[in-house]
Amino acid sequence: MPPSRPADADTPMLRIGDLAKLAETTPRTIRYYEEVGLLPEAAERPSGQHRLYSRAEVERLREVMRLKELLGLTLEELKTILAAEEARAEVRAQLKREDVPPARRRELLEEARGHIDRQLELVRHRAAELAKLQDELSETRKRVRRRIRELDARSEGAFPPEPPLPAVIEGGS
Amino acid sequence: MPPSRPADADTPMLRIGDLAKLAETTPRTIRYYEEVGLLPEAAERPSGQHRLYSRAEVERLREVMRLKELLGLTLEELKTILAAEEARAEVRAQLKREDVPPARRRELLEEARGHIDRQLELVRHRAAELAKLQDELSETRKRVRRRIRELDARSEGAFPPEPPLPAVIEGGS
DNA sequence: ATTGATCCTTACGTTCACGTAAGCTTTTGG
DNA sequence: CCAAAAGCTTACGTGAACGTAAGGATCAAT
Repeated sequence: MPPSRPADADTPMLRIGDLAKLAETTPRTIRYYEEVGLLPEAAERPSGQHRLYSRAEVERLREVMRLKELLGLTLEELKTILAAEEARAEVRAQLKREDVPPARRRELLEEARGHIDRQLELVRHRAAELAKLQDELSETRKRVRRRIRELDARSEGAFPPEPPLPAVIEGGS
Repeated sequence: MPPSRPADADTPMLRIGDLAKLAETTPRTIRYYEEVGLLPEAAERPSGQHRLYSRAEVERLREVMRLKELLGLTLEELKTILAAEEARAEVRAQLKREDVPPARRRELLEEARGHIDRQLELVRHRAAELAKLQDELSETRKRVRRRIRELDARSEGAFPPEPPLPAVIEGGS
């Protein structure tokens, strides 16, 4: 049976071990992330009680780990990025309500755009560098393959494209 | 004046501090890399004597750090990659000599190709993931910008694209 | 020969990002 | 209701990648 109910919805809540497995990490890591402020302290929990998470937290956590991996950020750096994402979520929430004056509305959107732009810049930069590296490697690869083909051409189908056995072939020289 | 000469060429050799600055790192890091086997022990140095490096070492070191950063590798992982690059350098050296039989020649080239392919795979994978992330961000950015434009359109040129002042505009409601 | 500046080795210290263990409480399946 | 499983807190341990300090040796220029 599901551990508990969110008191209002009907999606079965997850315990820290479940969340860990679904996000491919460990409970310790989750607690640690909470400790350093990367994850919000699971709502309304009288210290000592078990943490409960919603399904959405799985995605959130995976996203956090993805950013960490891909961008090689420290948890501290991640925190600032996530703070920005939090802010964007705030904005989305605010914007859903109808009673926001258009001026304020615009302000919020501009802010969100700022956050995204900064993050995008970071990602673009990194992506570009990686692309460069990839190109360089591809170039080298091409050159090597060309040399292999040239070699094969000179010795007229003496050996197949398989990894050559130590067999000796009556060749040039 | 240059610290010393390589005994045969005339490019002024670098001391560890110079190398560090040129590669934007610290002497400690260089010594550490040497210690763990990432960098070769600077040639023929009676322990106690100063390390001397050639200009080429600058590029090599920068490349090492670039790989570390971009791929987020541990020094241990880097070591295997660098070992492969070493091997490729070996191959290049061997291939320069004329007296290598074509069979052996081909073997060497295939080996090099293998190394490159493995590295390329790694880089490609990473690059793809980053590209995905970038796309997602770009999408979000588009959506936000669209919402801003829509907002601007509705309130007929009431405010410019500058960050809006807290001035109130006679708007909807 | 002397003197700063830089370098050497050795060794202990540090930060990050968790792992691991202990002792206890909460939760859950039966 | 009760035991086993999972979780909680607290705290100490760990590996990677260096930083920093001590005490002495080297090096380039004077």
